[in-house]
Amino acid sequence: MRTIGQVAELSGVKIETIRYYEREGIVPAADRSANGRRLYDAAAISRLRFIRRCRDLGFPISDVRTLLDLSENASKHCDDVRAISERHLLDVRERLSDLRELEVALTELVQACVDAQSECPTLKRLFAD
Amino acid sequence: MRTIGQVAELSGVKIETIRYYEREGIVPAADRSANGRRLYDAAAISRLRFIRRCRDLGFPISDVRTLLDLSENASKHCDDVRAISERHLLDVRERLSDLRELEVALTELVQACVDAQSECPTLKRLFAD
DNA sequence: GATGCCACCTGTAGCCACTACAGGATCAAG
DNA sequence: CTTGATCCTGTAGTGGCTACAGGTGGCATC
Repeated sequence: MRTIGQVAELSGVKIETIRYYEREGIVPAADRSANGRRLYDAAAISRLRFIRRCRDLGFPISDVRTLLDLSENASKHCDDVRAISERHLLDVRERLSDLRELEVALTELVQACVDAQSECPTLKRLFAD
Repeated sequence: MRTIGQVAELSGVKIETIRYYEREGIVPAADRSANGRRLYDAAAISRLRFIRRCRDLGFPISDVRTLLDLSENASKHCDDVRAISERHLLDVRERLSDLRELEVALTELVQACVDAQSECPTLKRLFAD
């Protein structure tokens, strides 16, 4: 059994975040030592690492909850997992395309400024009717 | 002079958001009619439209404040505007590259699930040591 | 035994940029 | 005169943490 500090190290989830996950019921409450400190077993550490990976992949916490539920389940409904991942992937692709448009617009704006002779074209354009 | 509802329509900034901007001092307090309702002139509408465009381009409010200050200034420091835009553009490109990596990882994950025969490979992978 | 330091504890507030009420006042049209 | 749209203020909620205040417990050192 590990302390919260060790678990933070091992899972890559910060101490405060681990306590936050417990408070929010995203992970079950940890066991406690005689003096009230949290203690974690291997399964708890795996769970936190799983959450960190999901978060790194941009899954919202609500999805993480569902994925954790599915993973508890013996049958591990692969279809459900895939559906969640696919929906998230679509979301990521949408954000990508938004961001690409943004990049084009900003690049253009900055370029206009570089070429500027007189009044700042960026401000001018942003203020246009 | 227009009412807040008309201005929301014209500028594309929602009524609540306009009030929020005023509360936060992002825009100056609007004039008021005899019965206490906000009234806006053309300049106020331009300012709100400017803010909306900046926000659409992903500039944080702190940048918008600075850009508004610069635009008030007669000399309209083009260099400063460009510097802010360039920094923001770098930020956008960084997010783009993060998101692209994410897309690759997610696509791979989902594909593994499609090809799966037995245990859900997505869950398996996310739970791996 | 005192001191210092570290890791841990709880509880609360702050972050960003809104958004969503609740509860009330006033306006314009029929 | 009534209806419904629009406006007002003030406060709380969103997501997902992060930071801080103020305290406890345990161990090593002097």
